[in-house]
Amino acid sequence: MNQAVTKSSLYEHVARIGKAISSPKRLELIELLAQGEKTVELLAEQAHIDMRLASAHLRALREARLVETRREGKFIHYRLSGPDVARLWLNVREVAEEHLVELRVALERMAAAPDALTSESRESLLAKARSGDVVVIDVRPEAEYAAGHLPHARSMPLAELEKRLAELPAGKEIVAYCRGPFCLMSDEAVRLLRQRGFSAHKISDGVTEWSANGLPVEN
Amino acid sequence: MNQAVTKSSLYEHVARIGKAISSPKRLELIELLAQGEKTVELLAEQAHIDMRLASAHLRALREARLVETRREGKFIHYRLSGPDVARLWLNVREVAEEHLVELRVALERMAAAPDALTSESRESLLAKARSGDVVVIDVRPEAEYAAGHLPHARSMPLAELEKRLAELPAGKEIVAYCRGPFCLMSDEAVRLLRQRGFSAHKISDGVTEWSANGLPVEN
DNA sequence: CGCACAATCTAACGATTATTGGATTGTACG
DNA sequence: CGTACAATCCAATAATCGTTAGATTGTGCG
Repeated sequence: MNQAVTKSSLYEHVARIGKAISSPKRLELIELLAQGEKTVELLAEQAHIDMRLASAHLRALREARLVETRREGKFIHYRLSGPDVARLWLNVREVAEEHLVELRVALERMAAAPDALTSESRESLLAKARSGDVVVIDVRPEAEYAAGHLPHARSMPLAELEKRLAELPAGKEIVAYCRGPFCLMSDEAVRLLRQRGFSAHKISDGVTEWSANGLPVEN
Repeated sequence: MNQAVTKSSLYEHVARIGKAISSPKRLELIELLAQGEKTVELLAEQAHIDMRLASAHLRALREARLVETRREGKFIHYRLSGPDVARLWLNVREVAEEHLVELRVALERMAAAPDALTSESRESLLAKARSGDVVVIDVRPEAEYAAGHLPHARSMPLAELEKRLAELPAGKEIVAYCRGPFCLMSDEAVRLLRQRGFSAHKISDGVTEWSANGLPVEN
């Protein structure tokens, strides 16, 4: 019996990770943290939840060792405890997309169909971005761009996009990206750009997806 | 607000997968199913739980679309709904091993230190197995061997090992494997073999780990 | 048909979890 | 020192989950 008890304790430890990612809010927090270190306040705002609730969920994530903290004056900055945590989030999301029809349906209803990104098309996008053939814009908040972004991308936060349209070349194809397939900021950006006569489309990749597919990230 | 509601539904769907893997028993069932299709009865026995409890957990897994069923007479055979499910289990376990010290400690106390398997040592083990330089034995139940096993491995279930010692060459190095790092059957086998004068050691890889590292599997 | 048996379903409980509101801690700053 | 504010802590509630036991379904077989 002693062996059975300790053996099951192995699974119990792994289940701690499972429990941590069993809540939609915590998954959203993980995705936000995959964009870079953030304070509790900012996380609460971006996830549209109360700061105390955010704190409680972050506590759960910290107890599962998925996140770490750093104090800076009055603020406590949270970050993922490693790149493997972001890849786990990706992995769970991919399994969900593969097996849960409801998720695929919900995604189709909410977001415009993005450019499918195979590894070759990622490479070719990278080449076109390098040569200036297309303009890649990162529509996330500037802090997230600073924490890491696609090569040759320029920061153009959704909130400022309308005011800064003049900075974009009129003739060229514009490619927008944000936090990933669940993030609607790139959709919003493309909608606005097309309205103003630009030729624009989005890709579903965020920095995490891009990097998990072996492509380089700048910062 | 409508958008916020539907957006959070995306995370809710992913969280269904998280919930499914948030229970130690369900993780154990997934690992067992990663060895091949099994009936509820067999799963209950191998996980040391009541059949009704196993059925309840399998229901949860089925509702998360992680497993599928097939009826054959009185028996219902469960199987993982794809190889990505086994890789998810691996991924979660790896994250847990990386970040939870308690898990590493528990593992060290229960299991003998296995041969560390880098990709090169996997390749070299494969070569030595092919040339007959070592004898690789699969100590899992025979049905699991039949569902898929390491190349050039021979089936030698732990339960029969003692009776069948004569089949093993006395001089050669014997390498034992079972279901993976959480499985203690290979430890047991190595202990017995050494007691009887064989030169034996184990590897931590099971078929899932082997295959996830890009190496071929036979059946 | 009726028995045997794999598997599921239903009901119930105790334990855990998500969420909320209020109180508290810790740091910066005047 | 005392105020401001980020963040956590501390109950308390409702909801969900794990587990057990008993009843039921579905299939094969004599």
